[in-house]
Amino acid sequence: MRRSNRSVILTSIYRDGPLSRYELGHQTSLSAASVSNLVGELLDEGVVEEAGSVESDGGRPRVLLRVAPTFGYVVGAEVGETRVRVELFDLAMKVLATAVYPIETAKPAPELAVKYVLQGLNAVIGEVGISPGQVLGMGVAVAGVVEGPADAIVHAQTLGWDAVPLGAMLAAGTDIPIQVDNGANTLGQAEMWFGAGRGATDAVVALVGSGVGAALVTGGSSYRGTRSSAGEWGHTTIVYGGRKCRCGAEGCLEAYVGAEGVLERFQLANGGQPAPGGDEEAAFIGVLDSVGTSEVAAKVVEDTIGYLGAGFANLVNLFNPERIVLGGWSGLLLGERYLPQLREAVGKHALRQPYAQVSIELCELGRDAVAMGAATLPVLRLLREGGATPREPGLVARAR
Amino acid sequence: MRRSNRSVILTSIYRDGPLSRYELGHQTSLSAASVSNLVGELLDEGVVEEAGSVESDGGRPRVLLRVAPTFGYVVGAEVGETRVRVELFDLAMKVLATAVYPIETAKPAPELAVKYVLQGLNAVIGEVGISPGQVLGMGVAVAGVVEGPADAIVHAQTLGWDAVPLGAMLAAGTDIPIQVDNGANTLGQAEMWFGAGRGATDAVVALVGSGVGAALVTGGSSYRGTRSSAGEWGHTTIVYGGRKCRCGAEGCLEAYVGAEGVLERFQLANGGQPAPGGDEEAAFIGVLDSVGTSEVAAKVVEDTIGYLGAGFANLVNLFNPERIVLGGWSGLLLGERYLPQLREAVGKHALRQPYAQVSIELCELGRDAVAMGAATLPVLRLLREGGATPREPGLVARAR
DNA sequence: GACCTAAGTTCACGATTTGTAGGAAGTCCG
DNA sequence: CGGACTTCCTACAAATCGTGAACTTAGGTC
Repeated sequence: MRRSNRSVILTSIYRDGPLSRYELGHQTSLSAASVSNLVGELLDEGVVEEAGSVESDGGRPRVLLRVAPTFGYVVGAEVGETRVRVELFDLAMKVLATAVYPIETAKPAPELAVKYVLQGLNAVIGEVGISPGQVLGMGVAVAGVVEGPADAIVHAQTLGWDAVPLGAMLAAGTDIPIQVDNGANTLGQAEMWFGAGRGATDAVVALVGSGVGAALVTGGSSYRGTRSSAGEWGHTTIVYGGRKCRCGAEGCLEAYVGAEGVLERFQLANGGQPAPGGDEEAAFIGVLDSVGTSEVAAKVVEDTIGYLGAGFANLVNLFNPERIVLGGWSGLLLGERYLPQLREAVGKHALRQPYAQVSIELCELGRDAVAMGAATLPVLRLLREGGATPREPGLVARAR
Repeated sequence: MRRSNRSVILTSIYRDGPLSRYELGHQTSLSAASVSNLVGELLDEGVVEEAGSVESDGGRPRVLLRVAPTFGYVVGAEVGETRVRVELFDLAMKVLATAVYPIETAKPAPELAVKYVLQGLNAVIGEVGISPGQVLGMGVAVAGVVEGPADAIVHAQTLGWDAVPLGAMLAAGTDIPIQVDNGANTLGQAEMWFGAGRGATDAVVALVGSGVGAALVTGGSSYRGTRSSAGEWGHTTIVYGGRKCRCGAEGCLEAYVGAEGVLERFQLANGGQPAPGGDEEAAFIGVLDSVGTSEVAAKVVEDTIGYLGAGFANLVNLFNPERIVLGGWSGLLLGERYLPQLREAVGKHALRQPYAQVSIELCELGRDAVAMGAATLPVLRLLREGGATPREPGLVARAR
């Protein structure tokens, strides 16, 4: 009731930049009196602060309001295959401190990841010198399926994790509230709030890297399905009976447009000769750069765009989104060079009607946005709850 | 505010069968006092009525409440390629009258469809002898993309309609409120409320007939996308570079599992010899029945199940639904015979995690449920508005 | 310095929800 | 047959919350 309206106002102030009370009234269709009331409360609590004023032809100037960037802090962590990255942000999402821990082993034990995340949490808080009580929460992004927000059971093929209760494990080591989510979803969230997805309510953020995934955004919030494993776009069949995918099935999109799949296809077309380059990324760039000189490379890249276009078209036809945002490291490399061709390929496979309504863009935030997206999880909760639920400044991270 | 609570209570009563005030309090998490208040209002207005009582061990018996079936009536219309079907229901969704008008021409003019729908509306109301003012509204299902609920611009390839403002055209001929929606969506709605989808909140109702489509249900209500053309599952690419589809693209699912596509594939595999049988349906049944004797038929059907399984798997991976319901005339014919094989085929293409969480079922309502689903549109509005918005008994259908 | 415009605030009112207590409708047991 | 008991439903007062109208504040203009 009242909380709901607080939430609406706070969200409006946060999402639509500095606003005056007057504009707030219009945006939220609440009466000026209510706005004044609730804003007064939020000001008293310190969540919101005044930020200059704007002349308004002739009359009293409007006082602008914004969410106080230092009202609280949020932490975002990314648990990837090769590293754990922890970042501290203020509420304006400015990075204040970063801690990175490389992971050398191929299939790291969950305990190691937990240790690094907690260590990083301690480190970034210590570096900036804020009190733990000021940290509203920590979001943790992990490359796998995350079941339910309760214990956050994680299934991650690439990490070798099966039913790891990551949320519970982390919560046991700190008093700071923990939220765990899929990395694709958090990156999607970051792009929707601060990147190429701004303003859209129905969108898909497609991530093409070594693997392929997507975050589905419906009605402004990300869609998770029954048990939060929605968005596995990479393992939709696009060539029935086609190439074997690492998921075990045949003809998955990932086997054709994921970087690994592209390099394998190149090697196959190149008479068994792999693409030169130290790591996967170098090799992928090598293929892209040799398009002008190598017919094999040209064909492989052209096909990749075709497959990707068909994959996008499937999203367009099924979801009728207003925007599709392409990200992921190899997706961006492709998109930077071939966006027009990609759009054309989508048009070839999509229905005219929904195709005319979708715009296809590139991610604007870098790869590190995964952690930032994770950090938006506690922010989202702050907005949803319409302000802070006070928390005793407790334990940052228990020694393990 | 109050209306919202009325809506919650009314919806609960409608969806969860006869309920006592006591149970309502629990379900809606409203106080007993509020429930009593609002139920009193609803009883006074006649939307809700008492329906017997149930002993409650020892104490005062609970009085059951239900939505009064004769509080109002709703009409559902189906505009198909070969017929216009109009049905009148009471609020318990019992059919009270039916009117069917065959369409002989291949691409009927929109005006003809409008004429039949209005004529049917008149006919069913006249047959039962109720006052037009008692009709809460008419839902119209049409085989095509319906844009926006305002004017309801219809794009229907199969009917040859391009940007037909069907909603506005119908509204001009009657004072009864009109709602237009896609036929796949309305059938999906019917199955979700009264058929195989009962109880599920995230589901997909897949329709396989001559063409192929799907209704996506997310969080209990059907998902429409930016401009209500979501759910075009039939035109997702499943065989990259494969068979030409009537939509113009290549390798669409519809070209493989739609009845038309199946028959074409049979003819191709049969050395150009088409399947015997007068119309499409007879021919399709013919193919199914000859599986035991004809190797060609066996292969075609087996492949069809495979393609359909992959198409289902795509839905499973992307949406993580809790249920998939297969309907449509040819889909049902296939499903009745090969549901276990289909489930197995889905398992081959889907990820283990989401596959384990989905159940695959057959539609329980017949093909005529399209009109019934359309009739749920006004019911849905009644529930959303928490009761009746009184309307002067006006014009049923103006002469044209 | 008076007047004008527009923004923000205060206050009383109406609408609603919610505890709480009491009434109603049965069963059970002597 | 009737009192005690259980359970469901409702009436009343108290508290909460949003809204409209009047009022105050802040700056510009002549």
